[in-house]
Amino acid sequence: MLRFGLCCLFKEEAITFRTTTAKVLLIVPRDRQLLKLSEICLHNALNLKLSLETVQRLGIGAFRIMSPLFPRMTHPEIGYSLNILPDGETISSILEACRLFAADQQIRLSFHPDQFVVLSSPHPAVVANSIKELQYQAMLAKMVGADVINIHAGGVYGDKQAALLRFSDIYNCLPESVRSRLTLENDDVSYTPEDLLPFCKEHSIPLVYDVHHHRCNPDNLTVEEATEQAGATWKSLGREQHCHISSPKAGWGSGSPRPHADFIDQGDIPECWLNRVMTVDVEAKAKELAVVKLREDVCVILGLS
DNA sequence: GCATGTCAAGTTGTG
DNA sequence: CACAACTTGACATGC
Repeated sequence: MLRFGLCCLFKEEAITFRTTTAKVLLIVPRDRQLLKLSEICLHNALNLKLSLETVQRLGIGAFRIMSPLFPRMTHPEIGYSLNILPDGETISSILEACRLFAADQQIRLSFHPDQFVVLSSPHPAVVANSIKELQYQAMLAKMVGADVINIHAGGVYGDKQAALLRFSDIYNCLPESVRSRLTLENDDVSYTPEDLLPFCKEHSIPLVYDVHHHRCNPDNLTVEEATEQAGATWKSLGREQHCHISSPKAGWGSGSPRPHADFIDQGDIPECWLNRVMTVDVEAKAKELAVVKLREDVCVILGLS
């Protein structure tokens, strides 16, 4: 059975996540920084719990947790750990409650570090920051029980194979908490499923197949072939496949198809997905409304409503 | 109060 | 060569 996932935020539900900036924190003393960060982390932990309860109520089966749940945690000057925050213990206990709730309700949790995490970069400082960020997300993933930390292969720098070789050197040195969760996703400008599949097989890294990116940045594989072959990278590890879907805001005609629409167009749902067991993250601006609608649409298509 | 510009970080493609 | 697109809002600032 398909399960659909919500990405990070809600449109109509009264759930918010707070953040702050290094610039503002740096003008106050350390104890004031930690106080403010503690309030924000506590707020975000409580709202993560509320998010999980809400997706459960809406029949949504997966949730992507926003990267800055604990804002600026790995910043070189602001960085902190939970145990030095005034409310650190409370925050930890709320994350533990999230883990138990998600496990009990079978809500699959994932992370998607943003574009600054680049393991294929030729710049050592970029890679070092990326590893720090991945360790932070692995810590969160462990606390809440998330099994996926999904990233892109990064830049090409004129030579994809050389870039992937740099990636694998770094990958082999990552801590187990990161390696056991790390997945690769085809992107919409550089790396296609065909580029990544041999690499994923060789290193036993699951491939998150983004069908919208594949349509924006196609290769010789059909959607059916890419779905099946990406699925094999999960199956060989005994894990449930994870995919992404979105629809182009401007349609498939003139103009860039890359920006995401509010909802998923029924015509964009691959038919071969309908009877698979897998998680599909819905990348749509209308957030939970789009996930609920897609789920209803698929139920109608399958005659289950 | 409300509108607006800013925010740690990378890479690519466009204007 | 500079800047927007990825994705995206929340928040600080200034009127």
